[in-house]
Amino acid sequence: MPIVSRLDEARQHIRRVICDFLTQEGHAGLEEFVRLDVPTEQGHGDLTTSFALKVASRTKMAPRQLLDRLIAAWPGLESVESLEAAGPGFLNFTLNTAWLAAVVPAVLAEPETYGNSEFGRRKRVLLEYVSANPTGPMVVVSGRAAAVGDTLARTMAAAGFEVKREFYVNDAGNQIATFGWALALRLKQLAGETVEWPEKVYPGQYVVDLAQEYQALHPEVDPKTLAEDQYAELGAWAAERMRKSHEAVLREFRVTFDQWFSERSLREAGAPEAVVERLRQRGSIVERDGAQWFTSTQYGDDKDRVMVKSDGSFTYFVPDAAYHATKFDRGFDYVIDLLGPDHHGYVSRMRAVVEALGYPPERLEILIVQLVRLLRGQELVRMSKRGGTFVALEDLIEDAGVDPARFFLLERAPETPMDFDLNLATLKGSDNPVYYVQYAGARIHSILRQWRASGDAGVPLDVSLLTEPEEKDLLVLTARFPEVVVRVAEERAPQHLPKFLTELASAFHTFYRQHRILDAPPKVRQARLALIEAVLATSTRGLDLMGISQPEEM
RNA sequence: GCGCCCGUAGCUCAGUGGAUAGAGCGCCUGACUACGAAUCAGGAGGCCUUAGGUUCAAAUCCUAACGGGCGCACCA
Repeated sequence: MPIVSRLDEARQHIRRVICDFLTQEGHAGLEEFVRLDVPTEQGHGDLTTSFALKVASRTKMAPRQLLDRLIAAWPGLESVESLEAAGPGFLNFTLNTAWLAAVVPAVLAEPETYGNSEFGRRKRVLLEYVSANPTGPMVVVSGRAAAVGDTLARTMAAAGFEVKREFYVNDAGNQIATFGWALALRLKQLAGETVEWPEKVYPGQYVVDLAQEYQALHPEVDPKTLAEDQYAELGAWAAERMRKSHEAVLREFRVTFDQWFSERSLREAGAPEAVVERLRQRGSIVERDGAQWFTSTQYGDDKDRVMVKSDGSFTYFVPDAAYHATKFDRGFDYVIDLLGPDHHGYVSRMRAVVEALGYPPERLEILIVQLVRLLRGQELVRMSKRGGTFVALEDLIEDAGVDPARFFLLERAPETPMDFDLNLATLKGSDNPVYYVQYAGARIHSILRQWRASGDAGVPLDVSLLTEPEEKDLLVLTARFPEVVVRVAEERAPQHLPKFLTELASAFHTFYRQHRILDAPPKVRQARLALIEAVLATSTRGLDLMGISQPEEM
């Protein structure tokens, strides 16, 4: 793996020394046990390893004894100031602060791209997320998938992957006809007709708005004459209208896509027929009870799945299968789907069809983004598009603001179900940690502004003057950022970003309270200004990966 | 009944097989005549749901209970 950060560089120096030592001691082949971790606690150095404990059973040597030999033979490294055995067999390293401080000029050389790496080796990734049905407004739950998907896309791109983002639009099939039906009924109501409302037709108020819009655009259409054979066409109009509104709301939420992939376009191109035919040729289709079944149980699914119903129409699964076939045909190395928990029953059949079509199933990665449960006080707010009750993402953005909403949604691991109270206190109030992070940045902006206004020409930069413990904490964190980016990308775990940024902001606030910057002697001032500028660049970049702004004043 | 996710501080949640399990909020005590107090320093608060197992070492891995959520259609 290529070196991604200054901290990682130290890690690899140390690792090489330890591996060489083990080889000299006659214990070659234990490299996999030599891992350098960032300790969870203060007082355990800057990097720590427990390799001595892990290899004890193979080397037949007590961990502490092995470490004593290693320390005696330690060659000295520029990056390492000191090392110490501790506990039952840990080895803790304190890094050389001056060596670490080289991260500052490195960040300042390219502040906009700090954190980027070639970890992903330009592998091509297709991320599909949100893909909400265009039969109603975007709800809060989709906002979570949007925030997670967008942040993964940004972060994976920073980590050196070639990322494409797609939203799959279910703009065909029964639900669109049903949607058209709802629109027709609303049009009839607007025309003064009394209509009976069937249970399965979307009752939401937004359909009335659509009806009024439609009426204005098409005054020539007489609602009273609308009949069932026109529902599909009405539905298509309404679905495209909703899709555009999804696009607008998501753009406001700072979420964009490279492509809005239309199910209808797949159907028009005959892709569903083609995919069924391909499965048939591979012997994965059988006829039973007048329907055509995909024998997905051969590929680990719990039951076979109907592809072509006995009335000759496709199940919704067929276009989805065809869509996934296009993903692989387009040559992506990784195909990642973010799905809601209501689709988890769908994972094994999707995997099955990918395998049955002859694609490597391990390249399909399905992440389940869990629910956001909305509470009003103690009471659970039930959300149902069909039932007509929901909270729109639009309202959330308006009430809370994009920055607080995104930070909140990204703080939790995607697979953790989360609750939040609709009074939004924790979301938009000043206790939202997003302000803590942004405030640190605003403070730095303020200091830099004052320095620039002072007209001070400055002195040559010497970062070796950064020797205070609070300065070192900032250096270590700044040096670590690129591997945080890698970790988020690799584990598909966006929550590490807000966690890291909170830690960085905390370290800055502590430093700021403890030490003077502008009032320090010129050389120290110069070094500290460079340090905080690097911290600001790091924090701003981290927020940017989360789609969150860094205000210069607040 | 079967499957997936989750049970960690009062609340919302982090936690990479490692050391004394962390953060934010809330609660208590302190700190601005100094670059922004949306801040800082400190404190209280834990049987990591339970019971077994693997391991030198388990919140983490395995098994089984229990509790919560969500799925389980020739619906999408």
